[in-house]
Amino acid sequence: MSQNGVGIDLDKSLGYLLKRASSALRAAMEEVLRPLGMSVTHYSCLELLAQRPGLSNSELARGAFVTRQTMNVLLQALERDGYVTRPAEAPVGKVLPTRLTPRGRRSLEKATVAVRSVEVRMLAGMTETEQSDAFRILQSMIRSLRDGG
Amino acid sequence: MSQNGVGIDLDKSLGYLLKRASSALRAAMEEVLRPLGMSVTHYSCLELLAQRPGLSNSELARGAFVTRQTMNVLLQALERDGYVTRPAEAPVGKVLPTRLTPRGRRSLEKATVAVRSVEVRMLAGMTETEQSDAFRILQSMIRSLRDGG
DNA sequence: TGACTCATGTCAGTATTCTGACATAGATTA
DNA sequence: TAATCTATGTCAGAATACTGACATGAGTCA
Repeated sequence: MSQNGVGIDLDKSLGYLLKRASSALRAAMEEVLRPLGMSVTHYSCLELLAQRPGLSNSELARGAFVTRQTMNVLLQALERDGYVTRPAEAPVGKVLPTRLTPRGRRSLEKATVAVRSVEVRMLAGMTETEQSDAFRILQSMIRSLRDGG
Repeated sequence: MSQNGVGIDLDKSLGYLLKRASSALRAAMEEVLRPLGMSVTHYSCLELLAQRPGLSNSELARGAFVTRQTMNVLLQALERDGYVTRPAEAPVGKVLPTRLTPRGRRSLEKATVAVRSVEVRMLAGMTETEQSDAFRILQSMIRSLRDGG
């Protein structure tokens, strides 16, 4: 019943499985971030800034997998609420380097603990070898999809 | 600069890599489905129905990773345009079993060819062993996230 | 130098998805 | 049996993200 010669058998499709895994991860992250009043995109933005201070709006957008318009709206809110700062004028070009404020860093700390617990849970039951295999295979998938576009 | 003791190193995070892969896959699917005037959710709905005729609105929603309200809106449009049919009254309970029309099947055929090409591209460069490893590891991740919830 | 291309930040409007809510049908349980 | 719980289909409104568009600054190239 599941395979009739036509179509893609979803139960055997690696693409569908990838989507299932990603969906499960996102749901788990939303669950632990909700009590902190933070969305996944919100968290991603802060985490990116913690690791690479001075990232621009467009760079943050690409890192968080949203458009730069969407990230711009988020950054304006974060700036208004004192989580990040941006210079009034661009030091060079039009790029506005963004940085976390102490308040933003404090807010991120709690979120990081929550998200780390999710990642640890996801890795539970996987050997070191399986983890590095997963890393290598996922990178291969990304490369194939990007290059063949 | 990338790791300062605090936060999650995104370059080493399997969760972030999973998101990147899923995002790349979705973008590739959107690219090949756009010329057909079809969204990923739209395609997922038809593909699910091809494999499991009679699926209900709620079941389709879970299979396509959207809420049942969102799927309901899509189904009403698909029904209006003659791609699927639903009985006027539920045979049992409130569940309305949905089925593809010949028109829906024809529409799906083209989409399946397009999506299959993306999946083939994604699998390019992966050995049989790597594919089955990926399958097993992704299933392990899903299970861990679900059970520990 | 000047024309061209590309990337950025931002505003506005549109589209999509979600949350909240309700009535209803079947299953479960006291 | 009666009450309770769970799941479904659906409507309406809210939240979220996207597309389109514009001005501007930097790099490329003839």
